[in-house]
Amino acid sequence: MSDIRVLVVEDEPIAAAAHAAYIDRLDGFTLAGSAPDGQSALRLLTEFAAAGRPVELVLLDMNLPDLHGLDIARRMRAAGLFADSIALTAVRELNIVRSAVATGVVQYLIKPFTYATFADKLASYRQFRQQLASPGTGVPGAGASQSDVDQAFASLRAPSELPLPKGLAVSTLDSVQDFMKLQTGAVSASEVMGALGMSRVTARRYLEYLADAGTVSRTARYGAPGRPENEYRWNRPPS
Amino acid sequence: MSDIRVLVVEDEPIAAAAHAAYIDRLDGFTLAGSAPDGQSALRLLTEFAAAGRPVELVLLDMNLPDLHGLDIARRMRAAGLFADSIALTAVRELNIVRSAVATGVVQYLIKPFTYATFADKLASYRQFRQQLASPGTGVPGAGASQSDVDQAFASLRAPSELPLPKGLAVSTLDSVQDFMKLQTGAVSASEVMGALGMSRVTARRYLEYLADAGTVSRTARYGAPGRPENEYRWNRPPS
DNA sequence: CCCTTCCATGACCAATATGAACGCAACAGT
DNA sequence: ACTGTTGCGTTCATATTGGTCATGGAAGGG
Repeated sequence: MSDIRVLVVEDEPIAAAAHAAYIDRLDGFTLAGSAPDGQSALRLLTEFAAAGRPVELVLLDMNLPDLHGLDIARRMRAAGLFADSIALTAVRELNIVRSAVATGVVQYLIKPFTYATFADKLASYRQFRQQLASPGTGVPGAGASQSDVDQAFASLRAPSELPLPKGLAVSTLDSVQDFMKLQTGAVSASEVMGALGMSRVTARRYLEYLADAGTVSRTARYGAPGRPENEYRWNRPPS
Repeated sequence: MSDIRVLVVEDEPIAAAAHAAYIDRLDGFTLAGSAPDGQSALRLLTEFAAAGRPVELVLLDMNLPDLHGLDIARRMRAAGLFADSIALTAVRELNIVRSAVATGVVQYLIKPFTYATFADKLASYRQFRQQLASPGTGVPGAGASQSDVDQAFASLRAPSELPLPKGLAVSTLDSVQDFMKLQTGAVSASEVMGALGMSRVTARRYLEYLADAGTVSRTARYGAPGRPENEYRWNRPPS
């Protein structure tokens, strides 16, 4: 099977380049193009389709200068473009998730995400495609059975089981991330300890992991007696 | 949460009546209307939306006298109608499945299907909605985390019906479910072990299955030395 | 009556938050 | 400038649970 042709729609040049580089590193995917706003995205999609080499998957940022990501998805459908989309967004509102699903978004990635998360979601999608390409145990020539379809859907929405470094637990990491997202300013490890009811060592270990992953930034806090305290700040994605 | 308003689109009168009867029998769903072809389906959807009581879910037959189901879905998007759809079809072609997913079909039912299959798919969808309505384990007010979204997508996945995973028995699962429903707060695997007189391994296995299925939520309990203990909480449907 | 299949169990190893102890860097006096 | 104080960073052993594997017993089919 040939590679899945992907279009990156992202207004931040740095993020767009990063996503494009990610795509290149993944087996089974080919970068078809890149668009900084909704209008050019739709134009590119139409051109590729007209050229007989349609884009099959769109990495769709929700916050764009001219159109909302949902609008782009809607116009794609209206124009008869049947590309799947994966939403990349900082918007955490769940009602948007639902609308996105209704317009054919197959995956939903909340920024900032690690490369591992990104690769995992794309791998799920590729597996979904493979399931549809070669139905498994059914009678030959009978088409797809209900269980074939179920299995394909299952691989599409399978929860990610990403390997985390030794000593870290997924649920704890979620707690820390949720707390950090709430904070507008910077917080210290001790404050996380107090707020989440965990020990200082644990809080600091997870904050340190998030800092290494680039999810939070780390600075030193001076002015008080004692060793300078590290403070951590959630990296709010642009716009 | 009020019931989910459902529109049945089906040209066969007998099948349409059967589906409508199914909907009535299910908790959490209300029949909003029924349409025998694509044009009237779109008209009904528009009317309901204009009346401020939009249809939230469409049971969409693919083979209709005037329009194909995919066309209906496409026109719905073009008209700005954000109802989810479940495809009901005898068409077994997998490429149609993919196009259906791209246009926002959340489930795909191949005719003929049993009432159990039908109920299972709708229950999955209801759970998906519920997950989005009340993000579970995070800090209150934190919005959705990636894992919240993942879990919601996972509920949309198929497999609660046929393949109860190897090693699980229905009777034991019922016992655990009954016990969990009675608990107001969170319980640990050890507490379930003591209360039901089963081994810790067994209790944990069933709780874990319920957590994966989204029926119970799982959080970690901090504060004491030792590995953190998982506690499980029954997800009460917000009636 | 025997054989197969399936599930609960107990025992083992692995995993992970905690508390204490130690070290380090900046502030504040002398 | 030097030294003491202070508070956090860092490391390590410990406690306690999670996860897995092979075993035993019960239920069902031949």
